[in-house]
Amino acid sequence: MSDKVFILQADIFKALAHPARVKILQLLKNRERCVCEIVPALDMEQPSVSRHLSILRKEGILSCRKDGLKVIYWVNDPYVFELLDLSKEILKAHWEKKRKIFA
Amino acid sequence: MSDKVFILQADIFKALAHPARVKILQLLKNRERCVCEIVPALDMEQPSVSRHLSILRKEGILSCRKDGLKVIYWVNDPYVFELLDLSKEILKAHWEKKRKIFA
DNA sequence: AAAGTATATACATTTATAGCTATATAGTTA
DNA sequence: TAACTATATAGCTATAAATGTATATACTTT
Repeated sequence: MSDKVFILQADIFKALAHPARVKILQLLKNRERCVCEIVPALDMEQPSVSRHLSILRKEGILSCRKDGLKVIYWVNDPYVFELLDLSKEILKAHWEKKRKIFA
Repeated sequence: MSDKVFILQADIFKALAHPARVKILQLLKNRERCVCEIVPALDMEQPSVSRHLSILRKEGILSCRKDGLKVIYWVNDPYVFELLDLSKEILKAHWEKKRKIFA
């Protein structure tokens, strides 16, 4: 397989490699949301949230549209939620493994 | 959901967020391998490869054992391959989307 | 035990990320 | 059009990640 693919795959993982960005995606799981809803959910300043949104947008994971003064974001591709779910499964598997070691 | 979970999920994605580490996992898809097989496949110095292996090991994604002078690495949890496969699906979906725009 | 081999770690350097404050932009309302 | 609101960008600083060279460690062979 071409090394180019590894770079592109790594780019996707990079986009998800921050707790704030994971949380943003979680917030967008059931419905699109205005930035004004996302900012208060994330314990950081508005410009920082905006940067995280732009990272996810640049990677093609989110899209947005303007609605008056507000900007609405949503997840482009439901596959992303499968990535998030899988990462949780992996955590569970790790915990289970450790539990067995100490049991 | 607790923010702690987002941190742990992000940690997993961080571990995968480098082309060399994606490629290492790809190499370990079908069988365990000696470091001496992994190094020549990755266009970088042996100590750099060793660091990437240790990042994946620290995150619990890889395990290793010594076999004489050699060290054999393998993937702990097949879920990780599903993450890699999904990331490829996401790439395909992006390409397909762009293709349609220009069609 | 000395020399050799495979892998890991330490150190120094460079580059990339992330966060904050300040400011710009785009749209709205008075 | 002036003031206001929501969001994005710029500039700076601090922290983290990645890489290469040099060196240490662990094991093997002679």
